[in-house]
Amino acid sequence: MRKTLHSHRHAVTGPTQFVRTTSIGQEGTMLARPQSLHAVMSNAILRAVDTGTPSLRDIFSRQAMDRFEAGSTLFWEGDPAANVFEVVAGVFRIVRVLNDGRRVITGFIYAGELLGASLRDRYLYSAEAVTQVTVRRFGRNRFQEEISRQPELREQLFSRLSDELAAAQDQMVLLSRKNAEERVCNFLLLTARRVAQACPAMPIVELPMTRLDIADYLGLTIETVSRTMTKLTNRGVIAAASRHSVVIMKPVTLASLAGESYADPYAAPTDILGAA
Amino acid sequence: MRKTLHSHRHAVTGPTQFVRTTSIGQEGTMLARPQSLHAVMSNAILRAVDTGTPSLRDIFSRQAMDRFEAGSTLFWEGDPAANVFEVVAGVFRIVRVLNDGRRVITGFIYAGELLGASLRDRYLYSAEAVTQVTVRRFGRNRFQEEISRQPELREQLFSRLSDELAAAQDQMVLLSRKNAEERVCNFLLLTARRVAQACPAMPIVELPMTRLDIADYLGLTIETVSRTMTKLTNRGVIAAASRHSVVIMKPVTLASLAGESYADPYAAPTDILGAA
DNA sequence: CGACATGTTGATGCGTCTCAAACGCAGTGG
DNA sequence: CCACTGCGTTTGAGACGCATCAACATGTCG
Repeated sequence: MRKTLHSHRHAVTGPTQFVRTTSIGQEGTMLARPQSLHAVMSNAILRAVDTGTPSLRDIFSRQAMDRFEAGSTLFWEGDPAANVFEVVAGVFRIVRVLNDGRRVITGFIYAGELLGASLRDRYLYSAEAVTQVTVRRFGRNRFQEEISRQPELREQLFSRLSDELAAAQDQMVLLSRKNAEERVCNFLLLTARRVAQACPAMPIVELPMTRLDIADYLGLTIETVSRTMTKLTNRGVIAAASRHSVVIMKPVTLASLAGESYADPYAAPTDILGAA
Repeated sequence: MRKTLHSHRHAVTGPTQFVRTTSIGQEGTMLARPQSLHAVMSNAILRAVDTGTPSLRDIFSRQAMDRFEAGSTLFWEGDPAANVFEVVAGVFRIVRVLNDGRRVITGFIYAGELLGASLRDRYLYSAEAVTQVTVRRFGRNRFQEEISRQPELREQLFSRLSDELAAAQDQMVLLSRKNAEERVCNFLLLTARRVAQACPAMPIVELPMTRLDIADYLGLTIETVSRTMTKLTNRGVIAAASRHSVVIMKPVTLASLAGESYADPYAAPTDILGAA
């Protein structure tokens, strides 16, 4: 007999709807499809910002690319951590599930970011594709060797881990003390900054994930997420561009509603989205 | 006009009651008191588990020890991250504060653990002494040099960061989807495992922090924490040994009430406290 | 002893969850 | 072309867990 606060009404009931065609994250052969145009472009953009010093991305650049459909699982919580992945294109969700089925999404992983780089023996979470995704795989041992061999890479990996830790702390603050409106605003704001494909004046934010994903990320229900976004729309803070993208009409208002702490490591003060 | 869900009734109103005698975390001279017996013993115990390979603790072992009273702040959120600390004795709380005063404790740091090791330019949080504490300080640059020079230390630091990340994820799950009872049980269980000074049969858990600290850590109010613990006491799951320590009467029940996920990295299956 | 901080217990209110129904949209097949 | 279906989303009404407000108990320190 379990809680009343959060039921598992929306809980996953087992292995999700996708078909696990390859023994992902294990030894099995992985699909190596021809690179999609999107993937190639994404990668070109990513590489363009390199400064000349060796980058973490360089050690992935020779690896074959694997593509997976939306909904497929790259690896499961508890699996032996055999690989490190670089996301070339698409978005992943990081999922953890309680023993009675309650689902928590602890983060979303975008193109250019790493998956499974914390280098523990087993994955701490499942990684599921929100969209169609393209990844590069790197064996854990080889990855570790590269890291220990090249100080610059080590530096970068450290930096990423620190970023991840900082993000985790922010999320704890959000889940611990923020109300529904602040959570949703915070999510929209960070997502907008993250993809940063927006024009500064009136940014369009793509939200590839479902409301359920957002809810499980923000510690709310889909109904509350939906209601909150409707309220924000009615107040003119945001506007629905399509089902999976919104326009931020009042970035400053949104930021103040997000109720950020004083020292926000994600703040971009020069950007309009970073204005208080 | 701000939220109703969580007021800042218990919020800190400014620099806390302690007196900041030294410019902690900056360049100022730090207090170097004679080592307390407790501190020496703690350290001896910690060193005893070393295997002969160089340990992270070794590089701290030559540093002078600094002592601070309960309530004092080692460094503040947003301060330049000038130092890395090893906690020799006592307990710290990691504090973040929202712009309207709502307080969040993202973790507690016990003897033998590191503070400020994430190596970002600025501290992401304040570190406040819960009890009287003893620390060893290490300059950030020197620390970083040592790390990059010695592969074993690097390994250990990585491992600690990964542990911290894992703990952060667990906490996100807790804050996101667990009810008051599960939160409190989870906290008691992890604290019991952490200090592990308990006799397995009927472990006594020391809780040096106040109810407010616990509440701000668990995303609850002091009243709810108090009520929950009373309820657990009435059911015979725990018993109050003193105001700041409880006896776990039914470890198995407590563990099941904690509602842990399948793959719990903190589970200690061989220990009675780890039994499902 | 009084002043104060911390912790407990009780009564009430509010924000979000829960349950339920309807809507919009895409895909399918007649 | 349009019913039909399935899924994600929206909207509404009511329930419930925890926050809030308040009073009191306990412990500490002067």
